[in-house]
Amino acid sequence: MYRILLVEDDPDIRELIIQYFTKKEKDAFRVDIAVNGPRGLEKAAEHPYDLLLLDVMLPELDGFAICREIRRRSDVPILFITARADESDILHGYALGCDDYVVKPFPLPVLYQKVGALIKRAKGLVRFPTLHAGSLSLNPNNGTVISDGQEITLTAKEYGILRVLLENKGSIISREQLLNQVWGYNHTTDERVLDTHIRNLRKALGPDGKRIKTAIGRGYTIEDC
Amino acid sequence: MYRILLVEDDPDIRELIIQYFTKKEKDAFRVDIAVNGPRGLEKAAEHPYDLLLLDVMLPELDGFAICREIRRRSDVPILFITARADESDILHGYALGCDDYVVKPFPLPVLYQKVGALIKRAKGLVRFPTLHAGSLSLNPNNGTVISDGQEITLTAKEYGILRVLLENKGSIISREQLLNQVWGYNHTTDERVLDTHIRNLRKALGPDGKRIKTAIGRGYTIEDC
DNA sequence: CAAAATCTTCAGATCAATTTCAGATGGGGC
DNA sequence: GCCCCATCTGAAATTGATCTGAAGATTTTG
Repeated sequence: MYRILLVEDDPDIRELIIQYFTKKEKDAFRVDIAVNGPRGLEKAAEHPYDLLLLDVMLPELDGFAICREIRRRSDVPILFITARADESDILHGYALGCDDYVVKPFPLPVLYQKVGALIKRAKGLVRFPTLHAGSLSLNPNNGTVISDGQEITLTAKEYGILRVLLENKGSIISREQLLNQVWGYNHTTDERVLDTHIRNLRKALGPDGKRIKTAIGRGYTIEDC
Repeated sequence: MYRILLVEDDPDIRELIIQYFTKKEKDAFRVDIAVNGPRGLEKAAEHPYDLLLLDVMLPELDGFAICREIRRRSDVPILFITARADESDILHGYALGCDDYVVKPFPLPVLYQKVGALIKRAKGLVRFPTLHAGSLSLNPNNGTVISDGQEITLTAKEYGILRVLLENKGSIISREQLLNQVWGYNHTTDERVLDTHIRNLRKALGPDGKRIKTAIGRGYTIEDC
C-alpha cells in the first residue's frame, strides 16, 4: 500500500480525492490529510510518504513554499494541484523540482494514473526498455543514445524527436504528432522548427541519421535497416 | 463508443461529418448536434462528452466563447473548425485551451484522425483495425501498406485513396466521394487528377494494383480476389 | 555578467509530389 | 462494327513541402 499526503484546504476536493483513491482499488493507497501548509510540512517530516499532493493556493504557506522546503531534504515525488494553468506557474513549479502538476478541474482518473505512475517511477519499478534501430540505441532510463558503439550527445529536442520516432519505429509519425509530443500538448510552435531539429538530429547521428526518412506530406519515420 | 458533440450551424457540414463519423466504423462514434452556441453549452453540461467539435463562426455565441466557458470546468478535448486560417485566430484558440484546429475545407479523414488521436491521448486508447484486400493490407495506425509481405511506400494522396477504397471494400466509390474524402469536401480540384493518382497507385501496388477496378461512369472499387 | 549552447525564425533552394495537358484507348450502347 | 465519351497514359509544367544555411532570440552555464 502506498501512503500519500494530501495538502489541500478545500474540504470538497479532499473528500473527492480520498473517496476515489481509497475506493478505486482496495488497499492501494492510504491518503493522509493536512489542511494547511505548516501542517503539511509537519506531517511530511513525521512520515516518509511515497508521494505528496500539494495544492498551490493554500493559506499561510503555499504549495510552492512547501515544495521548496521539502526538496531541501527529500526527493519524494511531488505533484501539484493548481487552479491556474498559467504557464509561468507551471514553470515555477517545475523549477522548484515538482514532478508533475494537474490543473483544476481535473478528471480524478487522470490524477490517479499520474500518482500511480510517479510512485512507480520514483521507486524504480518502471524501467523503460531500450529502443533500437539498427546500430542505434536509446536508453530512456538514463537518456543515453549510442550509435555504432559511440555515445552521442543530443539536445533536449533532438532527443525528444528521436525517442518518439523510435517508440513508433516503422510507423509514420506526422509532424503534428511530433510537435505535440516533443513540444507539448498545445504548443504554439511554428511548424518550421521541426525541419531544423530534424536536420540537426540527422547530422548529430552521423550515418545513422539516414535511418530517419521523410514521408512527404505524411511525416517522418525511422527505419531498422 | 465515443460520444462527441458537434456545434455547427451549417447543415451540410453537419451532415457530412455525421455521415463520415458514423458510417466509417460501425459504432465507433456517436455524434450529437447543437446548432448554435447556447445550445452547445447546454448539451455539453448535460453529458460528459469525449470530445467537442466547435465551429468558430456561430450565431449568438461563437466557438471561442464556448471554449472559454467550457474550460472553466472541464478539460474535455476541444477541436475547432474554422473557415479562416488566420494566425491570430489560431493563437487565440490555443490561448483559450483548445486542443487542435482544422481549417475548412478539411479532408474528412484528417478530421477523423485528429478526433481519434485526441480522444486517444485523453484516454490512452483507440486503435483502428488493419484493412485488407487479398495479400494487400493497410494499417491506419502506423500508416504502413504491405503487399505480399513487402512494405510499400505511398505518397499522401495515394495512401488516402487506397485507404478510402479499402474502408469501403466491395462497394463502388464515386470519383466525387474520393475527391471529397481525400482532397477535402469543397476542393476545387480538377477531376482528371484522380486518374493520374489512381494510375500511380496501381503502379505502386504492383500486382495488387489490379485489385483496383474501374467502374466506368460510377467510380472505383477494390476487390478481394 | 559574458560566453556558449540551444532553440527559433527566416528566406531562398531543391526536389518529390501533384497537377495539367493532349492524344490514345477501349467499353458499352446503338 | 461504329461511335462516343469516360478513362488511361506519358510527359511536361507547376506547386508546395521540405531542406538548408545563416542569423537572431533565448536559455543555460561558467
